[in-house]
Amino acid sequence: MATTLKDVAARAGVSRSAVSRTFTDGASVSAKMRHKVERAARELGYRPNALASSLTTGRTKLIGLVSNNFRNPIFLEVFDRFTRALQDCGLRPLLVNLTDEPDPEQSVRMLQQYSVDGVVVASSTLPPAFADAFRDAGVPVVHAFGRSVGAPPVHVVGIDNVACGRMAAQTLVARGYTRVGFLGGPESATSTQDRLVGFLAQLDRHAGVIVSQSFARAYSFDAGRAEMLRLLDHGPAEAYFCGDDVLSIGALSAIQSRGLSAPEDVGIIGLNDMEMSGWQNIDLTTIRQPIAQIVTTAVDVMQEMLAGDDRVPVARVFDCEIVERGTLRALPARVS
Amino acid sequence: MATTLKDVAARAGVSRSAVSRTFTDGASVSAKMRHKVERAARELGYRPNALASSLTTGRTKLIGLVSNNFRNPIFLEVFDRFTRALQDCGLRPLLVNLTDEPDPEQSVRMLQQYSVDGVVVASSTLPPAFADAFRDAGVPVVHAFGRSVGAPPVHVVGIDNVACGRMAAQTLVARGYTRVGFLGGPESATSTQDRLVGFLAQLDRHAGVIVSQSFARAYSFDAGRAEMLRLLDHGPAEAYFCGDDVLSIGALSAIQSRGLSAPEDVGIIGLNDMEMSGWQNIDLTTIRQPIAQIVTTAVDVMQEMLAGDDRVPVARVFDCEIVERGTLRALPARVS
DNA sequence: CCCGAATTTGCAACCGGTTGCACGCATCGC
DNA sequence: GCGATGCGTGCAACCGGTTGCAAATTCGGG
Repeated sequence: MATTLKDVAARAGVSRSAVSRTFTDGASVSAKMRHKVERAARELGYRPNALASSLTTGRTKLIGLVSNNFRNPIFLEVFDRFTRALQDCGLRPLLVNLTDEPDPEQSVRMLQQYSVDGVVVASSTLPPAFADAFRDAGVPVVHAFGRSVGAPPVHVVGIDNVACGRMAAQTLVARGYTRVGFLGGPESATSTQDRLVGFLAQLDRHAGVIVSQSFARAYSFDAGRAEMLRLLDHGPAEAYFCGDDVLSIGALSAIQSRGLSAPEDVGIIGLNDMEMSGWQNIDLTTIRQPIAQIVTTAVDVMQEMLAGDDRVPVARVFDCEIVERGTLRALPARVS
Repeated sequence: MATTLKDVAARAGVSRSAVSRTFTDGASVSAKMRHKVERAARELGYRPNALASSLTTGRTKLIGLVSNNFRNPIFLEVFDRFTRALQDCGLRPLLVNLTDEPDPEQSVRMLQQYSVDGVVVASSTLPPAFADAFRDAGVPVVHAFGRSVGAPPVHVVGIDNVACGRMAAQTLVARGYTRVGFLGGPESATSTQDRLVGFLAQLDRHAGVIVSQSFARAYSFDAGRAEMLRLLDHGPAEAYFCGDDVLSIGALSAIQSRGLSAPEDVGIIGLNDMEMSGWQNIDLTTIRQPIAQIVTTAVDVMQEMLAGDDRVPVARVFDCEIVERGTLRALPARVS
């Protein structure tokens, strides 16, 4: 059995409160007392039980890290960054995998049982109902990669997907494509919807451009490949804006296996700029999403909320940028 | 503030113990009492506080999921499977990112503070000292992807890396390669060491084969690419057994960027068979590691340990198999 | 050296549950 | 009708800490 506060108190010949106080900063303890206690604690290898103290303090420093995206390689980076950022400020991520979990209540219940101090939702495909359910349960929530509308129901940190859609459209138009397509992720994802809106809105300004749209059933290689194979059989567009990089890579695979190539036969632009998009054998032109900034900001926001700062939820939006690689034709030379 | 046991007891007009008992199975409660309590609990939206009960029961159902591998895409699948398997048996993964954490004591302390019921170490590169430290602290440990020796210090679930090395060697020899190389992961990783041992041992039986070895500084695309670029400048072998798939893909990228190709100029065989190794634009010949089996077995072992079954640690070893794709030359036609 | 203020310390109650024990009550056999 | 049996329930102590309060100690100033 682990040594407890009582053991240390007995050994040091002081009261339990004295021991408790030496381990909670901000409490008044004399130097002599502190030394006695620390020595006893050291000798016994005492570690305060964080869970027991949470009972009275009401803080566990446990943060639910909730996602349904365990297929998209970009999320390994997301988890890496989140776990480290949380650890760096003394918080502990309780990982919750919501794949195949349709019921928000279920997870709210679970996280409440463990009295998490807050919840970080990391997903662009999880229905907003989940984040809302956590908020309704009175738990501080930050939704990373969520929909950034004017007055969001919970704090959101992410990108402006509508703007990304516009950026993609603009990029394609600038390269002279006149028959373009939107190959989105799941139609139910807010990210998909917003990107499509932006994409169409921007193209609306260019009369001559013909646009089509379709959706993959998931953000995955297989889904992207399957959808692109289908498109290739039915008179494909000249270039596609794909929902994300992994979808794009699936699409590229489909293109290659039909004996075609990008950008010669079909152009592709993705979104995310995951590490492997830069790999030589992929070399995907894409829109870079500033993952690192989003994660650190999300953790900052969470810390502020934990500090009791409960202002009205706000969307923090970061800019994306085009990463030019080899799957779109070059910009036409500028005629001065 | 959340509703507590006391609130429910008051509402139902019964004692606190009665409420507690209706929520712990195996306790004797009359049907009438149970109904009264359940109704009150429902009306108040009561959820027992798992952390408070852990104080007396000594079980938190929290499992430390410890890894230092947040760069290798295969680990996203590992985390996906682990989180789901743990969730399915009522356990909660507390994710610990050990990247850049050299001190086992540090993490032991942290996990002890949260009184985790057990620890799953998921890594083939983490020094065994970590798993040992958890065991020494009296915490049940399972090391997934660890070194499978005869009498391991902790329960291990994984593959026989020596056998994999032999399998790789055999595969290369059978295809007629006579100058082969080992392009390992970090030399300090037990997996690297064991694979090399098996690789060399098997090649020892084939007199004519010349073998070289080198190591990448990490299991990463960049490290694989850098190391292969170096090798290509110094008279490369005909084929390489790479430490893992992501390293292999880096190596393939290096080969391509030198204007060469696999398997024509250099053969590559990897290890893991991660999803993207099967993607058309990669098409890597590799050795498949049965991730799903390893994970479910690791969780089973953990459950047994939690049930109090503390037999002597044993290594559970699963077989690997060759996945033939396009980065090794074909087997010579069999002359009958 | 004495008094009041400031600082330390211990007591005891509490956080939200669990559980050993004893008591009350209904049931059973005779 | 009686005692033996057993189930269901509440009391109270406990898990490992924290914290308000008051007593005890230290300190400074006159």
